[in-house]
Amino acid sequence: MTSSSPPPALAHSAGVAHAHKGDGDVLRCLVCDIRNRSLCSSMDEEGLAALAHSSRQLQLPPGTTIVEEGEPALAFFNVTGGTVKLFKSLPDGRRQITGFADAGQFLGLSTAQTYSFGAETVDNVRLCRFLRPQLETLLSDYPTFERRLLAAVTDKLAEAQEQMLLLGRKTAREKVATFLLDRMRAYHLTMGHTRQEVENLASVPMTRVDIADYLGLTIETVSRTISAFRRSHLIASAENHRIRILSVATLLTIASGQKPD
Amino acid sequence: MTSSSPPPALAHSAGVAHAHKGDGDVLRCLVCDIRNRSLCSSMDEEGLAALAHSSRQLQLPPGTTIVEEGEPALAFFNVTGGTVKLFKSLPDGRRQITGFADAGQFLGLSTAQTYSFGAETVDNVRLCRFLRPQLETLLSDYPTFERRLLAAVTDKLAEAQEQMLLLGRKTAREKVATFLLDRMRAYHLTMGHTRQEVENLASVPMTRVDIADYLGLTIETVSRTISAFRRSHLIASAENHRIRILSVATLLTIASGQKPD
DNA sequence: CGCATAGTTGAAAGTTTTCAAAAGAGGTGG
DNA sequence: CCACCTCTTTTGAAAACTTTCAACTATGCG
Repeated sequence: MTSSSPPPALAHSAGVAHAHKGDGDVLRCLVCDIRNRSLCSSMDEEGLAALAHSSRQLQLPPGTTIVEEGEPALAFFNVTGGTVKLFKSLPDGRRQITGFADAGQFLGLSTAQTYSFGAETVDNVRLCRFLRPQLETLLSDYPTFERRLLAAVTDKLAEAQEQMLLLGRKTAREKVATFLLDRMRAYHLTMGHTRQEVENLASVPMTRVDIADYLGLTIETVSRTISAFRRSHLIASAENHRIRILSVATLLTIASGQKPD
Repeated sequence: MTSSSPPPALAHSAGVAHAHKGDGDVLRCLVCDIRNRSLCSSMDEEGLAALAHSSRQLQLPPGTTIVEEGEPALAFFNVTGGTVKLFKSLPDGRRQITGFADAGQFLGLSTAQTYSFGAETVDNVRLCRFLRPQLETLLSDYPTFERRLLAAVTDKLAEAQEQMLLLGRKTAREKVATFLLDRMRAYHLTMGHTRQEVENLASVPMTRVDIADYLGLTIETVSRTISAFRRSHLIASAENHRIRILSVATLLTIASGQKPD
């Protein structure tokens, strides 16, 4: 709820306009440039064709609601481009962002009838949508795919535990340092190659509100902490919502709970 | 690290003494009283025999280390009795308990070579241990078991997200109220039948230190908050590390972020 | 060019933590 | 069976980190 445009309902409105029919191009998955970094890497050529048939590709603008808390859990998504935020809210509006899903990450898994979380695009997002029954079929037909999903969810759980440590036990300073390093890693991953120019850059497409809601802080504290890092020459601003990390080592020390200035 | 006895290394010492050979009694799983509430519910009779063959049953005293952060991830566990705490630590000793695994819950899943978390018994714990290769075999041989595990991990992830909301956005008061209600639900689940006498009782076998490390608070704040609830007659002490919840409705209101006293 | 939104900075307020000490609980041994 | 010791829990007061409230600056889009 931070973008200027009012969040459209779901893929039914904004997304479908750009949607490619699931059975339109069987090659879609075969030529997908991030498939090696996603669940789809578990598939052979036949499996990739099945994936293409089972899914629709959507292209969504910033601030679009993908999944609404409490709504029927009808679909599963694989992010192929951009960044999605996942969150949970309290009745009075307090919100916790539980994670950012960058390209190659999945979202929307649920054993309950309804989603227990919301999801919204941060920037321009491309994703593949699988309806529940189609996902179930894929899991049954392709054991390697199911095994890969199990591994992916297991990794997400480990990530969540790491975030719990951050939320429950780290100081504001430590939280922000951790966040910046995580964003640097995420950027390196989505860029694939760790090119010279990309090195030590962190992609931060989300607003201060989102960062605050992710770290369990207020926007003011986030802003102050980032300013302090900048003053200490630990980081510097870069073009296009990016931050250059000038001292990875120091930030690592801070993030892990040791004091250095 | 709350028990009086120094924590023994692992099953190798304390546990094995009480261990039952995996292939000792094929009936073990068949007669397990909590199997309907665990992963094992996905198994037919043949599968249950395979489970019994693949696992060892351990009986561990309070304060025993089950899994050590950073050690090779060699085994997977299913808790059949008692309560286990899972946690992550910072170098300076700060600790976050990421969850309590009661009877029927699993722990020890990892895609990495080493565990990214620690696990320790809270009280007397019974659990079934599966070595990695044996678990893999089970997953491959019994698709329903794998599907059930996927669902269980998915549920754990949803739980983790709920806990992130608590850690990042709830007040001390709201955190403790949520915790007490969760413990009441856990008690009802492990007791199976929601008998009259059991109603509104919460089982709290863990120390204040553990509660504090779970809620991202200090022991003093936890103690003060519980005392305040007691003074307000929202709760009352009961025998055997139990707490009687006198006003579930009020506690629910508080836990969900509304103000009531 | 100007309004609107996002981000920054300052000062006061507040919730939680830290420091300290007393009270309670559990276990051991005389 | 009670005394005693240790560990846990409770309670109080001061300190601290983060939040809240407020105002100002920067950035972006029509």
